[in-house]
Amino acid sequence: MAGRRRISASARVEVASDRGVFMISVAAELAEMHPQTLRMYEARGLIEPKRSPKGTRLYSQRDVERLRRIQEMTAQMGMNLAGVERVLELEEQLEAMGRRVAALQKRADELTAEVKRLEQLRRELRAEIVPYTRGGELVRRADLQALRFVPSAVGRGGATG
Amino acid sequence: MAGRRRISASARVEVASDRGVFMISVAAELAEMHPQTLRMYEARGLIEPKRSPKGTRLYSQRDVERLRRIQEMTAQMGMNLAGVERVLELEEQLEAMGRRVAALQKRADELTAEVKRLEQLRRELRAEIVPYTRGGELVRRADLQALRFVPSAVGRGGATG
DNA sequence: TTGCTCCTCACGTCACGTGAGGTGGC
DNA sequence: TTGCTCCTCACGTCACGTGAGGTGGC
Repeated sequence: MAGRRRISASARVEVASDRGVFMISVAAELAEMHPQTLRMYEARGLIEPKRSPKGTRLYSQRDVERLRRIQEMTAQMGMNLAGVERVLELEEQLEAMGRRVAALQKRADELTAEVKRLEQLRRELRAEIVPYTRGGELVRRADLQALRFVPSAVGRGGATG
Repeated sequence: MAGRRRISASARVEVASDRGVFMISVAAELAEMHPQTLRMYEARGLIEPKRSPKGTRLYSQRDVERLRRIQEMTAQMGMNLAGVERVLELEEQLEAMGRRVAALQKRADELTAEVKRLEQLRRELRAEIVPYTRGGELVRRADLQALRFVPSAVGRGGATG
């Protein structure tokens, strides 16, 4: 949305989504429900609005969204409240699982990249020691020590480091 | 279970879990439901038993299990059929997600092991080339080729491969 | 005073389960 | 014939939504 801070006809107030701000008549209208229905849902534990010091129910943005979801399940899908309760539970579990899948996927991707990097490093190292293996035999550490390699000998054969 | 093939009082018949074997009266008894209720569930699309050539419903093991799950949701949890339908859907999704999490977890474990293996290999390779770097300078590929290494020279210095 | 809030009680509606009633084939 | 199957129709119950009725504070 544009102009969140602009003073104009469309200026908006920023409110934390879990702060109780709507009294029951407003929340009911926003959720397209009867106020009495909201009281009933609360009695059944489906929703828990905050209360003002005087005891008036105060519904948050999040509460209203939940109410709309419940409204959808009851009015359009024809579910009863026992079902709504269970479905909300399962949907939460699904969301949590989704987050876990995303995290695992990310970790797998990172590990795959690391494997590729290490394999590339290894190829490069192997390229370095190719001349020794090409002669037909591997030269072991003990043999190399036994050689007592003299730097001046290199110069005789060709280029020097 | 013991003695699956033994001929005894507890001998059992092996049946594919999705093969229709129970007529409605038996399925209803197994699921603790009224036969008419089973017909109703079928009309609503909650369950689809096979049919015999004569048109008699034949419920599978899996069908009966599903019926028991439905029975649990309606009788004990008080859900209506719209809710049951949705919950069964969500539970299937959750199971699929669970399998996916398990697969990803396995892959991540395998990749972790591979990374460890490659890192170990690298450490070993590095140990191999220590004698050369110890001398104070690295020997480059071009220099090694220039050496024109003679195998017999190794024997003179010490152990031979 | 008006219009909101709070609450409890009660009624109408609708979904669901089950029984009745009538048919047909081992 | 008995007991199952198939089907449709109808009724009882119960959950849910909503309205009524009475209270209290801006």
